[in-house]
Amino acid sequence: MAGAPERRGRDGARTRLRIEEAALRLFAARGVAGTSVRDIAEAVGVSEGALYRHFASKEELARALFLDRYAVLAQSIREIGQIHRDLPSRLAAMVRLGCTLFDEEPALFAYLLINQHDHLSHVPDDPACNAVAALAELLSDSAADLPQPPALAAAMMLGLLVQPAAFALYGRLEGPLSRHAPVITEGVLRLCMPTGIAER
Amino acid sequence: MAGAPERRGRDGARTRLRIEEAALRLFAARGVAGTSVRDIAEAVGVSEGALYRHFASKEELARALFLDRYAVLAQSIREIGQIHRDLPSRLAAMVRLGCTLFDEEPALFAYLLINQHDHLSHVPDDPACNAVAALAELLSDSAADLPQPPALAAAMMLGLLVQPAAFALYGRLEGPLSRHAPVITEGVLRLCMPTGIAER
DNA sequence: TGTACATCAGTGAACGCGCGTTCACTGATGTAC
DNA sequence: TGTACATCAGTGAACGCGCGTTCACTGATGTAC
Repeated sequence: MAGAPERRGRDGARTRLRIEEAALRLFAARGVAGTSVRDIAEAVGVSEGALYRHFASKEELARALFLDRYAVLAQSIREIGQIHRDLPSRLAAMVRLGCTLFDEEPALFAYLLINQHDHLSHVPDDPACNAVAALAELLSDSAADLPQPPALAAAMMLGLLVQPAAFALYGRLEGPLSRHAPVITEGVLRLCMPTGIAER
Repeated sequence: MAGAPERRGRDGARTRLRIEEAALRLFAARGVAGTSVRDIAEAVGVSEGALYRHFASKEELARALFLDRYAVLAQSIREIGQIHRDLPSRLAAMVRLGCTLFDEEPALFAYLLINQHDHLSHVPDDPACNAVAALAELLSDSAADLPQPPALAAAMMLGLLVQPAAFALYGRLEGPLSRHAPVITEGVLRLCMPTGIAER
């Protein structure tokens, strides 16, 4: 029985993580409005007052959760830009990233997807913490080669990925999203082809 | 001064419409949770109790609003299927429909977009009242010719349209969405091309 | 046409419940000397 | 090492406010005879 003794609930950083986990799970399952502070406290196994040692308010908790996770996602996208230099590899990696996130962290993906509209206006337009800005950055090297204006290209490519995810969330699309990654990737690549192709 | 005298607030059907309009506008602007029954009643110029003559609850109001408008949208999509027979014309019309809706009824579009996750599970999978089912129906004639599985194709095409709309909503994309309709349409058509093109 | 009644749309005040939040307090841990 | 103090994480009970909802009531409109 080596190691530190169990410091029953006195480890603040750890408690904060447990609050975030429980909140994310509950928010994703029932929505923010449908989840009370009592629900979260109960899920964590802590009093309601304890939550306020870590977050100023329920809203701040929901926002911090979104901003933190969104920034992590943005970082993952930036890493793609460092690993892959050509646009097709970058986009394929981007699609894989999205699909994997959906499959492996469904609550997180659902939370980001569903609550984006409550928080996006509070996300700085900075690739370091904004996934959409990071995607734009990923495309920027090749912007001159894309047949669409950059912002529109980013939107369309993101839509190609996010909407299938939404379909999967509602059972309109079966199985793990990764199963569809190759087809989605091909769709994204089709958007990148030079103009004139569609007219043939 | 001909015509019926002003029946000050005694026309139930008309009041119901005014409630729906005000609720849609407020829900779109501040969210459902951010809009109280008092807010709606005040905007309509009616007492709170009066709302309950027309809707059983605030939640029923929000749901009826979504289901009704979503069904109207589904009908518009079905009309496209009756007017246009070939897939490219249908898809181009679909994109125009979406862009026009966004530009001309921004509150409605925003409400449907933002609150879809609260209501989609209550929409029957019927093209008569479900816009996504109607889109699937629109593609079904040509499903054999599409390079993607039908549900995935529908998701991707919808994403190509909806995500630019979301970008426009957040100011990431300028001007009326209709301005981008041609590029979006071209993107949708690229998805329809036979396989092998992207590999060239 | 007049009368009696039913129904309908709306009022406005009140209710009460669930919710986010607060707060005095406890006990453990960290730190200075 | 022991002592005194500060800080930190957590308790649990209470608060009070805003909210959705209810309800007795009013007066207008529709209907039967």
